[in-house]
Amino acid sequence: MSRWTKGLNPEQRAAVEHGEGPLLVLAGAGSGKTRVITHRVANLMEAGVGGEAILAVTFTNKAAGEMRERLQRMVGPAARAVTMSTFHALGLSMLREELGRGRKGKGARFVIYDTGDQLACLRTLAGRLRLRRTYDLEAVLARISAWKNAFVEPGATPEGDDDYAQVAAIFYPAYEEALRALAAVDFDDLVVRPTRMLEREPACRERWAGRFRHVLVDEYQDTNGSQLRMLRALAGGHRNLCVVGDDDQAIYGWRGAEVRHILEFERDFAPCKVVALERNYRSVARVLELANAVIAGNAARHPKRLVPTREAGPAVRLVVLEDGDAEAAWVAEEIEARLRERRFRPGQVAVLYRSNRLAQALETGLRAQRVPYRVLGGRSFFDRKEVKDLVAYLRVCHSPADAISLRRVINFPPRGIGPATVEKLAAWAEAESQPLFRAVERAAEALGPGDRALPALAQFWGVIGRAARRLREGGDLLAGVQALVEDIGLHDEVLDSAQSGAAAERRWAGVADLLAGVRGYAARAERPSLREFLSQITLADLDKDKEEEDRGERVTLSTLHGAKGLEWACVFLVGMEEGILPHERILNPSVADMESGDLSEERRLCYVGITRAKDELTLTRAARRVLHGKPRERAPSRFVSELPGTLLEVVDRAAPPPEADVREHLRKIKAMLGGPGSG
DNA sequence: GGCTATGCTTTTTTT
DNA sequence: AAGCATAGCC
Repeated sequence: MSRWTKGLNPEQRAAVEHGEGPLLVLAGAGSGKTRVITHRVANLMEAGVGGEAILAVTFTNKAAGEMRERLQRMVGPAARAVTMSTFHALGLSMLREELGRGRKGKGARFVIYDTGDQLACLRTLAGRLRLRRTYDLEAVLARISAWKNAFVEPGATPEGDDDYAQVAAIFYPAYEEALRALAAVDFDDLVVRPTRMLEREPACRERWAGRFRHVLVDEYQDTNGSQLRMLRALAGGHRNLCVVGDDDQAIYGWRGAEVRHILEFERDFAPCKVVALERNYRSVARVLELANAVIAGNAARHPKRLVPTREAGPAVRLVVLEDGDAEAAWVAEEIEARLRERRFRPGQVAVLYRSNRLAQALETGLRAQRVPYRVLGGRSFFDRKEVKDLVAYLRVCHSPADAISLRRVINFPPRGIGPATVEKLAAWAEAESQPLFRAVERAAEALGPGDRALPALAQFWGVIGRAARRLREGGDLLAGVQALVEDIGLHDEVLDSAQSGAAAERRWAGVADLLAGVRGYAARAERPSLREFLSQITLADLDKDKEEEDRGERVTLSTLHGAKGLEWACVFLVGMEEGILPHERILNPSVADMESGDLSEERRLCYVGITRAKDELTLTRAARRVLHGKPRERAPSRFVSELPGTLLEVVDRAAPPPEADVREHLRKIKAMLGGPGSG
């Protein structure tokens, strides 16, 4: 028995000790999944497999980081040689390296478009295709993404689908062409394009498949079609592919993940060793009972139960509060009491919710109780306008061909270059078959020598030129960015454009955070470059540095998606209502939605939330909640109302609804006291 | 042609 | 509550 199999149960040990060939680990929640992966890697290394020959793929940077840390604790610095990465980050390095092989590595100069950039791109295309404003571009984008991940070429989209698919079929070729012209790749490209190269170019396949002698995949139930093909291309030769997952925790169907990948792995990679981990080491028995009961409501699944190894624990509570604010306030008070009584440290507590919008009220409640917290995930940071604007400047400096970013900043801060001028520039560029930035460069030619916008354009292009020079390889990245911020007068712009002092402060904090991110990156990176920084901020969390700092000192707020793979001693699962969990959009799918709602995925989401709790679990719901502006009576989530009463201890703290005239009276009093929210 | 204010809508989850 | 589109104003 090797040192890495001591203390494991027989199934875990079998998975860790398995040698060559396909391995499927069906790992129930809390069954020691990450442990199996890290121990397996350590065991392989002890058996003489070099760290550089091992690839471990996860879905989030958080998971990758956590895994690396655990491995480091086990094998020390040798862990650094192991590639631990997300599919997207792996695809990015493959793309950079492969495209960099071309003459002078020119092809490797590209930017990564996130969803917002993709939509901006579609919006400009809509104008050009004369399809303006008629279509839900997000729905179009969803179709295009699905096609890309299924390797459907732009000209070969299936006919006879719904209206949205027909519109998307028009957009798709134009979109792909646009990305090429913009020197941009989207998230899907990061997996699809390297996979295509692996499949088509034997030399490329040799380089990468030969490099990784063992491939391990976490959360396999969340792989989509292109990711599976990438794995096939990488591990199809030696077949040393170990996948770990749980069909009950498949929660990414909406972005193309297919549960059947894990259900069919045995057949896909036969002959294949299968190990099932059902013993749960995480949660007290009462939590597991609830989890088992909730997930049993799903028909299509590997029937299995989590087997408890711990004591019964306290009863799981379902607490009913009056409204959303009362719910948040009550949760915050409960948490504060637990911290005060030293029953938990902040880092052991989490509040989980279905959608990000529930976070605001909770933040308010926790602030009121002076409970330190962090909000996990939520792309919110990069969605902040001032951050996006600054990043767009940096992108234009790095790659002037990025016309989406160029359009974003050409008149920011406002300098008198309006839509009409931009369209003239675009028309000239189109006619001359030149990128948009050439039109800016040669504005006199594009607009005519007397145009009013010429000075502004010259000034703008001067700013970009200066910044680009400062930000070139080898320069001081932080100083360069600071000088750019200075040059565009971002500080004044943020101050002037904000409605209030507080808003200005918040906005400037966004810029400051980005600068801190640059500083952190420059300190961390071996060879800091603008290109690498831009890639990282699109793919990863900038808050990483901040998180490391105070690990364990803060209560976590997270969506259910963001919470997967994590655990806390004390968990609050809020918003247990029809319309929130399960989500409205699943119950009443709109025409733009690709497939009719998948209720089973919502149930799995609920299951994921429940199984995050180790010692104590509380579910809450509000009897009324303000949604779409108006307060509405809320029905309890079917996931709890259909359960036998023995599994939950129901606590009703909601007052009966006030009569309409009383409510009106209250509203008037509140208005007199200075409006709602002033309390 | 460009900017600003007002009125209007709008809400899933993430790489 | 915030973001977006439209309309009106400079």
